[in-house]
Amino acid sequence: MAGKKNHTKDEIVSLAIRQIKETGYQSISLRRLLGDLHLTTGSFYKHFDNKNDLFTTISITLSSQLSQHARQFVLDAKPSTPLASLIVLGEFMITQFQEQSNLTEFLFYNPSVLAVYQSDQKDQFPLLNDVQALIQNIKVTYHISDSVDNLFIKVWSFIQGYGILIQNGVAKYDHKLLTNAATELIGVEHP
Amino acid sequence: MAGKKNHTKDEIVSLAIRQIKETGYQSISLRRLLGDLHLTTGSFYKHFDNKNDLFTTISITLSSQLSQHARQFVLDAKPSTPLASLIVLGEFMITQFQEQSNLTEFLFYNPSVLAVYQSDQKDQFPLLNDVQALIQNIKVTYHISDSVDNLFIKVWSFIQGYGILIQNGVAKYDHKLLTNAATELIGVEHP
DNA sequence: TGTACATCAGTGAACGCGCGTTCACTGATGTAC
DNA sequence: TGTACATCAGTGAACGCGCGTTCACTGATGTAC
Repeated sequence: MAGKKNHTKDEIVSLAIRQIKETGYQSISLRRLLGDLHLTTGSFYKHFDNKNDLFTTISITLSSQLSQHARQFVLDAKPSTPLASLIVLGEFMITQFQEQSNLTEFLFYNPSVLAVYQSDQKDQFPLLNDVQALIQNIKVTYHISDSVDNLFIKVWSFIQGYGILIQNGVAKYDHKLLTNAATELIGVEHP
Repeated sequence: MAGKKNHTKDEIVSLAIRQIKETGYQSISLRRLLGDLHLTTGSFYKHFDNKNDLFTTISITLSSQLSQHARQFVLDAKPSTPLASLIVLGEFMITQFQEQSNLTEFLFYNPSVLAVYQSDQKDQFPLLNDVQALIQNIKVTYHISDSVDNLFIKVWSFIQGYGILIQNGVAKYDHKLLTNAATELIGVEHP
């Protein structure tokens, strides 16, 4: 019955995620969160050390969900080349920034998560590993001389920055622009 | 004596900027801010409508300062081509993200400022206009077919994203990488 | 089968704190006559 | 020159609120004998 044992803990996590999605992580209040589950704040501390512990737990859950969605999205698009895969993945990320701005903000910028980022638990962020692997694949396929690290930084910088511009209403999503930018940064003509 | 009339207001603004620089805008407290100036919170409301009004005022001051610094930085570098100017400007921005992360975070992401961004007061952000003008110059000089808007979005996305990766400790500043990316996104070989 | 005990999620009240904002009032300064 | 008045930055106390965290206690459940 390991599934039932942490029933409450799971409920706290999933409601917190729903509330972050709706109003942003800055506005999460333990009182309101627990109250909505008809629990008192005291019981929260039977499941988590503190609020930061909850946020760390959530970030691990979210990053796993995100990478699963990303993989599925790429599979569904049936891209025919590694570069096409990368572009589809970029499209997915931009869509996330646009439609789940509170979740992506939490996942990429909240302090509890940034600590995980910089620690040795980088494998908690499988999406980044996927992108790295994809870029390695591209490098080999097209005989790119740039290092994987440099390619990754260039591509990821653009995607993240573009996502932010869209999120802030400065730019609109333009598939051609994304394709051009990715192709240019990688240094291959799009087949 | 228009200069002396708003002495206190100016002091509030400049101390607030200093405190944002040190601890981030999220931690600005009117009580502490006014207390540090040996004033009571009541007097604050003789100069500002509310906290949001202060933040908007600060953002206008900061964006004007930032664009002045940027212009000076580009002038000092004595770039010989429009593309070189853009790269120097990019370098300046990355440096800002790195060394003034609290200020850039405030200026690019705090809600009070985002309202200004999206309003018709875009000229409050002279830096963005400078970049637009520079890109227009590049487009004409090198006969680029891409639109100014698209070039701007590609370049600015990359710069902002790269700045964030550096800020988060995911990447280190690499001048060559910046130059390569800018050149590739614009679509010109660096002379 | 029945009893004593341990476990532990959940309670509910309190602690101590900080927040933005309001408001009647003070007192120095400048203006009008 | 002297007096009455208006202006207005600054005071200080209060309002009403929400926050994360702690802790002695409850009571249902499972376990051991």
